Amino acid sequence: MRNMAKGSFKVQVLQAREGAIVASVNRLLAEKGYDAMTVDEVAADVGIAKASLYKHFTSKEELAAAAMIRLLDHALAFLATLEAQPKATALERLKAVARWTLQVQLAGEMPALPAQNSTLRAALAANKTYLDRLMLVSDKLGEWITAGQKASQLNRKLPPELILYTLFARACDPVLSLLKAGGKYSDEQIVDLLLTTCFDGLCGHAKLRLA
Amino acid sequence: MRNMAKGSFKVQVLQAREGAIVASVNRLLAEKGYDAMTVDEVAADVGIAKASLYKHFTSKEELAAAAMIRLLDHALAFLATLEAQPKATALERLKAVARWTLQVQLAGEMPALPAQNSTLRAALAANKTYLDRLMLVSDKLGEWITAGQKASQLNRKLPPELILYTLFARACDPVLSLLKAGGKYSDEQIVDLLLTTCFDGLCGHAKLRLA
DNA sequence: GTCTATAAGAGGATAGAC
DNA sequence: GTCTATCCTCTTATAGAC
Repeated sequence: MRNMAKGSFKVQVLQAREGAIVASVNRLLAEKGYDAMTVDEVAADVGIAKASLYKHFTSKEELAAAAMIRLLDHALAFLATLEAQPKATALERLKAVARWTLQVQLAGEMPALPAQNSTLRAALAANKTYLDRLMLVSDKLGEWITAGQKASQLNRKLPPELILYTLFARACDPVLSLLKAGGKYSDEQIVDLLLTTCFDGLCGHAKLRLA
Repeated sequence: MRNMAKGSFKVQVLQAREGAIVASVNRLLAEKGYDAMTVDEVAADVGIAKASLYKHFTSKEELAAAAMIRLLDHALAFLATLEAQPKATALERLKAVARWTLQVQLAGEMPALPAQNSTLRAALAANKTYLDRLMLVSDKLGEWITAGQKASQLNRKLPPELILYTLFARACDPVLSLLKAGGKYSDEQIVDLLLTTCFDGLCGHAKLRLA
């Protein structure tokens, strides 16, 4: 019956080190993207040898998967806080999720994975922990989406998957970085502008925060 | 006065070969993305030796830039056909542009460049031909955007750059490939759905083509 | 300008001592 | 499990003959 409960001190040290590794990976993925991130950089950033990294994670793909799991866990924690507010409507919750996603991106903490890398996609598709977290997030958002459509807060003619994908896509919206690079708007304004275009469209007569 | 007019037969052959190269690059960029595309593949696809490629284009970055210029030229040609229709409103033209962009993507002909590759960005920023074409497209779209806002066809509260960027972003919309992978909708339905979410938002009460 | 052959280097992954 | 040192593959780019 070894390592009962939370495990020995030694185990906790190891888990803390893994947490530091994943945090570094997350930051580097947000900064440079998956392809430009090298395992050497990760090791240097954490302050350990590359060979030691490979004792914790067996490949670069697994490092990326760990970062994604970390992100999804943070998302799940945020979804839980939203669900704890019984007065909020489905639409308000979905907008809050989109806002959170954009803020993570603005903070430089959104890991960027290439959509076309097939080996990476295969590794993620084979990672049960990742798939599990992804399904938890998708299911919760799916509930709110159908609720929002029933209440006519969301366009009832749109397939729910489309709405789900559109919300997920806010995590890699290139418009955010372009507006940010322009330097004309504050972070809060950028978030409001993108939320407006997402939920009300380019034609919509939404009032933003001004009017 | 050598090479007058369109040049000799020899020059035309060379230009045709360069066209074939750029077409291959465009297809490979659309299929695998910039990082996964190798110069060896391009050479094999065109059917010439890699060293010959480097006689036409001095680097992989220049290959990508040539593909982008080709794309922008196609876009400019399409914009010209739109401008030849005097009855069309600004909004109709912008929707037609967005539709064209999505159709290029669906046809597997949209080159995919990583937003974060700094050396590639530098090469593009130093390419005057590319910048010239990009500015021509941006200026024309900018005209229509401001016209659409004056006519209240577009939300007047949105900064014009935001609208421009949002239209550009349709060229790499991940929602399209997700819907396509789902297999539940025809290409035309996918285009209509994405146009609706883009211009009318997730909340909008647009009728799509059904109602 | 086209080819074959190769340089030059980056980067993922591992061997083996401790 | 951590380290140093190394392997090995892939990829960009070029040399030099024709």
